[in-house]
Amino acid sequence: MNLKELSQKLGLSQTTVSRALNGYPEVSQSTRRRVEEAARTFNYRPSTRAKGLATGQALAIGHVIPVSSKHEMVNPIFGDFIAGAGETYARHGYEMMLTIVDDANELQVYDGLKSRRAVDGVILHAPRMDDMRIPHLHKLGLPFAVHGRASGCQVPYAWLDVNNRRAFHRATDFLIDLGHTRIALINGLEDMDFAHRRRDGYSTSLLAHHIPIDTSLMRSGEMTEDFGYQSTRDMLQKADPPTAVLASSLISALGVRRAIEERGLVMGKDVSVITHDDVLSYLQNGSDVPIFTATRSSVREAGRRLAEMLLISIAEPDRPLQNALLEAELMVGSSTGPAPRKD
Amino acid sequence: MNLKELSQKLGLSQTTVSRALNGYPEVSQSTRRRVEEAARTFNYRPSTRAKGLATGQALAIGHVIPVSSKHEMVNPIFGDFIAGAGETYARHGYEMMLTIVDDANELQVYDGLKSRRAVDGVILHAPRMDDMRIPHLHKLGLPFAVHGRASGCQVPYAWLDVNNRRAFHRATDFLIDLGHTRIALINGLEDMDFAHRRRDGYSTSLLAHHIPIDTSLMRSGEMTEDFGYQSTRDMLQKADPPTAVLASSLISALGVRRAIEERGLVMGKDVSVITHDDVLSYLQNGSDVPIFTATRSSVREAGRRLAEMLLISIAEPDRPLQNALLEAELMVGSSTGPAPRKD
DNA sequence: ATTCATATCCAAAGCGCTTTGGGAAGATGA
DNA sequence: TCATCTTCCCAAAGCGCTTTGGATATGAAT
Repeated sequence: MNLKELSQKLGLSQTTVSRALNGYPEVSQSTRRRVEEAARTFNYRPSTRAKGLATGQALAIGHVIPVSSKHEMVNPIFGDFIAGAGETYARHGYEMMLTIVDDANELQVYDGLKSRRAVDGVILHAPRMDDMRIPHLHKLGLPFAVHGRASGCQVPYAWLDVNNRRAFHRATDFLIDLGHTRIALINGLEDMDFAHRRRDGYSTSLLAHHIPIDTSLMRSGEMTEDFGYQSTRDMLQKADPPTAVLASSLISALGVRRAIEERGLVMGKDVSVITHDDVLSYLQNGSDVPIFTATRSSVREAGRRLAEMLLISIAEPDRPLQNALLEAELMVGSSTGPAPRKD
Repeated sequence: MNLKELSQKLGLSQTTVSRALNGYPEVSQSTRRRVEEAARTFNYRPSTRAKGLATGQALAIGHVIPVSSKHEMVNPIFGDFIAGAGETYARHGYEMMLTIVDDANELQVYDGLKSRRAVDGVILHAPRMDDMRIPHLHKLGLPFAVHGRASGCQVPYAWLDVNNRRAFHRATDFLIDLGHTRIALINGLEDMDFAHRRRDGYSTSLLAHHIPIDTSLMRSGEMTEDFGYQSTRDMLQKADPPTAVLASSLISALGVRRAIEERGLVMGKDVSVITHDDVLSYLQNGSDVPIFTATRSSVREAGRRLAEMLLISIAEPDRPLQNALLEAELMVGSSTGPAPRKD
């Protein structure tokens, strides 16, 4: 069923039917109702492609998911972020177009999306420091919004980020207040912008409390369970092991816990753990009482809001670029406690 | 840059340029090269929408991701599956269109995709038993392929599935051979088809070895870490606790391990654990030696292959529907060992 | 020299929609 | 009663591509 057939069935012109369905005023109430009714019974929906061609819009937003060529790794927060963004798109009649790409040729993908006019804008995931993608998209003239930020990036851009620095600053403060001085940081990959900010928050807190920074207590890598486990195991074997661990993701925190317990230690007593928690749907931090003390910020909510921001900037291109800094809440669970006595 | 402009620049008709770029024979080698060259320098790529409108194809595949309305849960295997499917699409010049939807109104989404002519076909995720979506899509006439199967479904359909029944049958056999008789099953949600098949494999093995089936050793729910933990903790508190646990996902297996260790028991000695492992990129089962003994089947590979199958059935509609049954490999890790003596 | 394939190219129609620029009633006011 | 607005509708152009149905030239075959 297409517009032509529908309008013939109604004995109206395509113009009128189109206008009736799109809420234009040049149609009487009675015919509008008649058209809407017919559209429903014949299950008519305008072809997205034809509509897009006629209006010059794609009514679609692109998400380009980089898969690290080294590790073949898909970011686990991705599913929940997408779920949030998808809600927003559905509400506004947009489609979501996904591209999976080896991070080596991500830039070409953007060129392709632009030149094929496949999307009205894109969401940028997992920004690195000085991310080249941002100036590239800027130059391309394709509207975009970034989930996170890229330090050192000169051009302006719309973004939404968690206040990673403050979150990790507070978490470190919290551990120091509990008497910990040997605090390990198990971070994400070094070139990710968020990892850099988290480390910054951590170091700043240590320095403010005159605690020397020990680089042997800092690790960074892909945030897998095994990475958390290996890193913690190594550090616990040291002569002067950490009494607290700050982890960048719940998944690696699970590995941290494993290493602690394997050594016969008790988490929250012998070793305290704080993790960042993205509130992923399949990885809840305990059911009622949180297991891990955590800095918490929902990535799904981030998806909802960032998508909203992008749609606004597409609808009103002259509006100044928006950004949002979400504060993570510090939820105290049972994985933290006072630093053990040194005897 | 569009076709019209490009052909003017070349002093050729749109027809010729289009044909040159699409590999039709009615173009001389020399002009074809000239056209290709120009297309490259002017960065011309045909508009997907216009092309789709002209050819009647969408050049896009839909993935409808149901989000359980109760649990707001996004299936964690989804990211890796998509990554696999995306590779295939990229190779064939297709786009991937994602829709996130509350599982209550999933059927309408398919109607919408069809009537808006937004996709050429869809991939069906997470089939339930007697899944209504399959006859619905069949009636709609929208090509589709199912990741998994739906027992009791009458209409024919293309699918790719892991041999869940055999995998869990073998895993149970393996445990029984080690001397275990009290074997728990921590399964996925009851109405998921795969959960049913896994339970079937498990029960069949027990029965074949004349081991009575104890329903108090069987749990099913969303496969979270916490679910694995809670279930195992409960069962270990029983008078006659299990000496082995079969888990449906690596995530819940992590919870199983936590419950075991919390009780001061040793996994692989006091309690054996086997899990199914979807080989998710962010949840590797150990780095060199697998931690968990596992039935293993890559969900990313499944994505690649199922996408391939769908594209074929779209390209050749008359071909009989394909299906593929992947065998999971049983990888022995350190989480299994002989059943402890009863003294 | 004439005929007929063959190799190259082109004009124009059509895909399903939106939107511009009217046009024909009916309502309104003088 | 007549001119003037509104109100409501329509024909046709255009979005950027593919594809049909020729047209023209070239060379081989007669």
